[in-house]
Amino acid sequence: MKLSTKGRYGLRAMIDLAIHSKENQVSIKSISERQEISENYLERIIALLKKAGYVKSTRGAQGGYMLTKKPEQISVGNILRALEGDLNPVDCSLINDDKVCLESGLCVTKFVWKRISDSINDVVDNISLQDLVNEQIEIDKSQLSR
Amino acid sequence: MKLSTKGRYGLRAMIDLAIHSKENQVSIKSISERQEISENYLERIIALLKKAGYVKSTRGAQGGYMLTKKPEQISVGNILRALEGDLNPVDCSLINDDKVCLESGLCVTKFVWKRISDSINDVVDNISLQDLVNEQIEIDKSQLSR
DNA sequence: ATCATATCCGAGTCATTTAGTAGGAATTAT
DNA sequence: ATAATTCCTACTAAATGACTCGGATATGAT
Repeated sequence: MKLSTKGRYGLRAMIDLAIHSKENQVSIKSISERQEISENYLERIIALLKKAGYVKSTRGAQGGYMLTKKPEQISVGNILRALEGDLNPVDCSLINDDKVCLESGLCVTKFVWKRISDSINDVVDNISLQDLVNEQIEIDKSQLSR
Repeated sequence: MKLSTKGRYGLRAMIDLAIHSKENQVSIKSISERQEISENYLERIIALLKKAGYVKSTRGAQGGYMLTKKPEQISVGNILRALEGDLNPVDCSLINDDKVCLESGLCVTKFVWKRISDSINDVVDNISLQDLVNEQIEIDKSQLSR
């Protein structure tokens, strides 16, 4: 019941992009340095985010990545689902369906999985990238004043 | 971000025990047959539940397993945590701590992980084994009347 | 006592997934 | 041209997940 590094690194990369790609393209290399994630691996992760439409790229020198939308318009749920797949605790095709599973014994547990799933999605869909950027700014402030 | 078979099978086994171990000991074999889970594997899973104190056993002929408490007193959270470990989406020692992570970049995401974690635990701690038994009874009824 | 029925328990296996690496092709600003 | 950059395919090592096996131990019934 854990997120993989894709989800964890990817969210950090997106926060990084939200902070640094306001005007300029941001290269993998610079994200990699700030976030201490290997360039190669980060590249793969950002490719997924690009494919999902949250990031756009420019190739060649001075190229790099930018967000396609404002950080307010991208939720943590968007990011995590792009990287991790659905956030359901089980693979059950009927989880969002009122049908009763064939095996009635399996069926009861479905209610549990659905409630877990709903609660996770509710949390991540109600945190925007901007919320995290704001948190980050607060943290940076409090670190400075010490 | 998935539960393993331990959690899924284990929850079904516990529901089975809640229904069938009211008077008699219930053998691995009989749970295995009803739930279609291999005896060997089920044995390992129930060992975990026993270790966690939710199940007790009697060895030898006519032996088997029983719940140690009433189904009302065992939550789905108790069961899942016994089988899966904590239900946090990341391994972060500071997740339940107000400390700031050393790497400030990592820290912001911690708020996300904590909120996910809290919401999952809130859901599973508020569903008791008895709730699921009741659901099961309802399902069985509606299946009968078709 | 013996035997069938159970749990207990350590070890081993096989497949899948995770978490990357490596290396080169394609693109573009300077 | 060249340096910087994304893009893309293939590969690998380690960890995890999902089991199986076989034998030891315990116990009620005959």
